[in-house]
Amino acid sequence: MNAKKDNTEDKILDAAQDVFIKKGMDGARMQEIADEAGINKALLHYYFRSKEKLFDAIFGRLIGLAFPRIGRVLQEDIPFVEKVEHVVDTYMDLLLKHPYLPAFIIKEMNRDRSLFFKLIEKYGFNLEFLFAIVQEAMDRNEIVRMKPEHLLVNVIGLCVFPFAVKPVISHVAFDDDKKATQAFYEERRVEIKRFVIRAIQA
Amino acid sequence: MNAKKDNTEDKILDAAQDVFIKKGMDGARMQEIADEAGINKALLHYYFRSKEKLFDAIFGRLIGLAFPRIGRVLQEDIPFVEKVEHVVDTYMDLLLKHPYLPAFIIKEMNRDRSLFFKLIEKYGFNLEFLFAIVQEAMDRNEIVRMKPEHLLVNVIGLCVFPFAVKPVISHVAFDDDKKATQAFYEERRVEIKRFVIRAIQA
DNA sequence: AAAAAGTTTAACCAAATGGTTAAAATATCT
DNA sequence: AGATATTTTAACCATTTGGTTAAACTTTTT
Repeated sequence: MNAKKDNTEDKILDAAQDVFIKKGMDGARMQEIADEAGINKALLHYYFRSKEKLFDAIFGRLIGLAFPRIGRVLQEDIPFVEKVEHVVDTYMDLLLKHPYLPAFIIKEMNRDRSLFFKLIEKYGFNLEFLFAIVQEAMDRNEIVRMKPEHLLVNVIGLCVFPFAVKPVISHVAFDDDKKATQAFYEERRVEIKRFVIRAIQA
Repeated sequence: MNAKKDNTEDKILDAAQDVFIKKGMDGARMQEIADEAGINKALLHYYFRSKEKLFDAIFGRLIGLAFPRIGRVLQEDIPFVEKVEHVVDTYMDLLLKHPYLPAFIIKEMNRDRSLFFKLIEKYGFNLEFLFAIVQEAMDRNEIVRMKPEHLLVNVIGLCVFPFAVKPVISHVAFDDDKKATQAFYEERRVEIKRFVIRAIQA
């Protein structure tokens, strides 16, 4: 029935995602998105009335990707350290698959906070629940005492930061050698776990 | 002699910095910069021939700020752990004073890598020297063994990341409470030190 | 004081850009 | 097949935007 429609809409979404990720909302051009999708500008506006609406669709999509559910893992009845390992794995899997996400989200969240806030509200991560789990682990003397906010930011930061600054790392540390850079990013999975566990183990 | 000239040029640079930081190269408008500087567009082009040239001036300025010299500290004859503390202090001082730097630089380095690379070349940080110091500390069994690249990225990331994603942290964790947010960022100085030292101490 | 150099302004311009329109082509329904 | 709804296109439009021009005003030099 609407095989063609879906097809065109998907082509548009894919093209828009590519362009928006590369250029950001401000740098992206509707013409470029149309070209990349193999259609013309009017058709673009037929499917998505405005650049803003199209961008919102893409941004929503990517935000959905970027905030994985870590609730499940944390509820399991396993040592806290294993939970941390699991969270790191979840994030590293995601980031190795979508290395452009951090820079894109940082860029756009600073451009239009209200849109960003509106989008993440849907994924309402329950911080209290998360912090309670950290608290329990501290009370059980599994890990050293520290504010859960800092632990969370540290773990996420250790995973995400290197992707946000990939150009510097790749250029300065590995002379733009793709293989070496890739190896570094894959190493980080185990490296981060070791680092965090040493830092928090009681 | 040229007090007025310097004055206008400075006004332009300050205004341009504000606008570029808030909107980025793509989002910034020459008219807005002119307005913010209290002059008109033609005068802007009289001082800086093009938007690109003006942006380059600002970007260069900010890159200069963002890559502090940490060589001095590392050369001192103090325990490695103290060197790390010193580096963290240096970065946190900088970031608390210029919290917008990380997001801005991440945005622009991803927009135009070649410009970014050209600019950082001037500050040619000597990675080999830096890594050698880490290696020595490991050989002296002051710290656990790990690739210096990871240690460097970890320490910088722990400092920089929270500033790059300040909108999320402020909104999600502190409900946009400015005081609480500020307190969190100030706490991180000691928090990061404790975290890193526990992670690397032999 | 007159010339020269530097500074500032208002008006203007061409190109780019997001968006519209109306008609043609294609698919769907009866 | 014919009417109807959907999809696609080319041509067009208004606005925004970076940048220019030519003239006026100030400051410095001689």
